[in-house]
Amino acid sequence: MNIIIVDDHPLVLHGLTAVIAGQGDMNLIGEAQAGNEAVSLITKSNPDVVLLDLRLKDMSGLEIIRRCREKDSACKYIIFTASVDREDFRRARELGVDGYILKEAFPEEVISAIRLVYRGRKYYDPSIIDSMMSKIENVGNLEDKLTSRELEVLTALGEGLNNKEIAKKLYISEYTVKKHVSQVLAKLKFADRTQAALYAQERIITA
Amino acid sequence: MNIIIVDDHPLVLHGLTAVIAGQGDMNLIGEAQAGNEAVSLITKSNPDVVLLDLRLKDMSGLEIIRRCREKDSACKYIIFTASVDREDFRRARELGVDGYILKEAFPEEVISAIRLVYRGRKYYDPSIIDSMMSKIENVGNLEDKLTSRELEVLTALGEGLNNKEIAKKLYISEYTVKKHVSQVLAKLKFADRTQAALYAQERIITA
DNA sequence: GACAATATACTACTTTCGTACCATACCAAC
DNA sequence: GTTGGTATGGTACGAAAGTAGTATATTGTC
Repeated sequence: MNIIIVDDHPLVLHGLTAVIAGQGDMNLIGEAQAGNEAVSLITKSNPDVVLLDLRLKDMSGLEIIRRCREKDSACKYIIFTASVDREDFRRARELGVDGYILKEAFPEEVISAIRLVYRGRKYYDPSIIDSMMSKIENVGNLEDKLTSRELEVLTALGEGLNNKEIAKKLYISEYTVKKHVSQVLAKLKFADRTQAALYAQERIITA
Repeated sequence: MNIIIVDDHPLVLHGLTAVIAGQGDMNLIGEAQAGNEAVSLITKSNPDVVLLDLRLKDMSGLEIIRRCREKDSACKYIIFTASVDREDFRRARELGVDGYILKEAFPEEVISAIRLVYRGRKYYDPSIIDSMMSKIENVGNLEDKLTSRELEVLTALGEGLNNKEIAKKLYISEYTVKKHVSQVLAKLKFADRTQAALYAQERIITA
């Protein structure tokens, strides 16, 4: 398994090198501290896995991936960054990166991630998920508080539908929808549909 | 590392047993197919890691954890289930489980997860994150489309605030808030604040 | 059968939201 | 110094949203 590391912090570079050196199945074939350097290194040396930081001096880590993908698509990319920013993570995922590890991770976590990704799986740091959830306080067991119809309405709210659209979807009048919405807001103590919708998006079954 | 498995599907039990048996550092010390059985097994035999299904015949996996925690709190728990249901995952995370793996995972993923959890880290199946995000289509780079003030307003929308509250928060009049909200909706092509709020919750920086 | 809970539909009313148009002030670019 | 973009505050108005109250049908329980 041939690995390349791209990071502009010498300390990080050093730490990763040491961790990877201890693994029998991993072979560090190159390092880069800047974007341009990284692109030419990756396209030349054909690595299996590349670990890269998001923010470099001349180019973002995602930009490096975009450029290298034009030439070789088999290589796996893992973002190794300090950013728990949701938007950063989203963009990386959208580009199809195979892993996303925070710099606060333990060495064994990095090693696990590299192995998993190399074998075609993905790995996202659990801390990211933690930071993405745990925002809205729990209201209790929904099924206990809401009737099944009210739950359907709440789900529709979470899809961003207005009353007319919900009425159409559930084959009932808009008046009835209003009634249900009022009930939901009262039971869960929300001020308006927007708060209910946000709650629903976090809590309700999507699949 | 002493491990216990709780699952009412014989096949799953069998598969996990085989996978764990191949690992030098893991020792399977017990299995259970029902909740009550599991609770007494766990409290007696003092395992390091317990893998359990969410749905059993007599008791939920989470209920097992609750009962066992009263006696021994050091043990680590990993949910091993077929459910990608958001609500299931949320409840498990809220109870503080250390891992959540889907049954479609590869053996090496399960092994990785057990090792990571044993060492005090967490592990959530990446597929869950995938299913939780990929819902709302991307609108483009927000920073490019919205002004900084509009971004602030959008963020506030994502917190479920109404116009009056946003005005107070940003020290501007409600009229100006309306103006910004209108602009945001127009630029991102949303029908109303609820859709914008849902988008914001998925996309915007929270920390 | 009586009773409670639910789902439905409607009226009436208030509040909030969203848009259109207007106006001022600031700042940076050309 | 004029032009364009942004932030601000305001008026006016129509469309949604939300609440309160009334009414009917259905369902399940005691």
